[in-house]
Amino acid sequence: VPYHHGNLRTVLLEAAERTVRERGAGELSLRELARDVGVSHGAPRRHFPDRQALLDALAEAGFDRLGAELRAAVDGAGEEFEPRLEAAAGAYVRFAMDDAALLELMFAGKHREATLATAADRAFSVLLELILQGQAEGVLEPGDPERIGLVLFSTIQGAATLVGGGMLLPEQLPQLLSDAIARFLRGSRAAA
Amino acid sequence: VPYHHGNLRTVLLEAAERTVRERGAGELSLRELARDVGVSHGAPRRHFPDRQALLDALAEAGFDRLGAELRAAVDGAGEEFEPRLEAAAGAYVRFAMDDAALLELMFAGKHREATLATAADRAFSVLLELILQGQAEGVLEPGDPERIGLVLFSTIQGAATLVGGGMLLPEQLPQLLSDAIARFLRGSRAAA
DNA sequence: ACCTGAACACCGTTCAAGT
DNA sequence: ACCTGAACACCGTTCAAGT
Repeated sequence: VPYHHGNLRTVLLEAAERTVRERGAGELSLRELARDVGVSHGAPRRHFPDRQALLDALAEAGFDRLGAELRAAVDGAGEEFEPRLEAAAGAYVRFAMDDAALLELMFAGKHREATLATAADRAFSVLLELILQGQAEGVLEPGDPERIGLVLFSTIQGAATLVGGGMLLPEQLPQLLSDAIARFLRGSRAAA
Repeated sequence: VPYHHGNLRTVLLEAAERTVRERGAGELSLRELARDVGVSHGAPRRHFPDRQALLDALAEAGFDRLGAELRAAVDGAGEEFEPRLEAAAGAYVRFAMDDAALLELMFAGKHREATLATAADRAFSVLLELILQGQAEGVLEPGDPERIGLVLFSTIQGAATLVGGGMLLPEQLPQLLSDAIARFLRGSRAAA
């Protein structure tokens, strides 16, 4: 019996993430998941008390992965502020395109776990550090970095939503993003 | 027999919109809807071939209403560009807070009807006209108005998503919005 | 044209029972 | 501690039959 090792939780999450990517969160069925993984339909209950708990765990794992990809992109883009900012935006958009349904789930208004908000904060801490760097270099105006970063972050998230909803073609995304970043920097310089 | 008047479709949509507002699109059940409305569970099928068709119709009605509210807000804000822009943003945010689940549904990545995209275009035509006014008055830089408006619109939509997902408190929304608009205008003046 | 009601296959959730 | 399998109430969808 292969799942008496305490890894059923992990196996379920992996299978669930695949289903969400391929068919969306609405199509995710606990019973089908249990079948795919080769376990009885009651087994997932030990690890996820109900369907929403599994979705919450998926969203949390999504934030962890998104945070890691953002950090990797920023770290790989050298020392200068602007290339790092562009790399972060690019990584975000890449995530949004590869995992549109997961991103939708991450920002869905149905969560209960407070741990999710902290997972999101952890993921976006990279962006906050980036704003701090921009302020230290005088490229961004002084003030609450969270407040300043929120404007740009909202734009990026909105762009992702528009593409996810089919209101914007994926091909239009790079232009929108560079427009948004250019405008963000322009507006900052005008105020600094 | 009250529903032989051809209005079952309308009655279903109204009841469905109430359910979505109160409990979210995921909780919407065709059978429960039919019960509430006093009709057999097979009856909705005449008007909506399946559940997704009902959701699509709800989203389309949502765009129509959003468009009307945007237009009313802009029309009621006088002749000047900036107050009109602020009124539009305010109306959008009001819609996002009153009908968070509906907005989520409207931008969900699960639609099939091409008519939905045109309904969205219709709703956002108000914003496009607003950009044209800003360009005519020299407050916004020249260029493709759709491209220019997209940046601001993405920001507003992103802010709505963040609030809907619980990542941003509703109280923080007005400040974020005025920041976004101020920055948008600042960036435009710098380029004009 | 529009609605009813039985039928089918599928769910999420609960819970006693097994190992 | 972890999983099984029966049970319950609920779905969406289909379709012959009624008016």
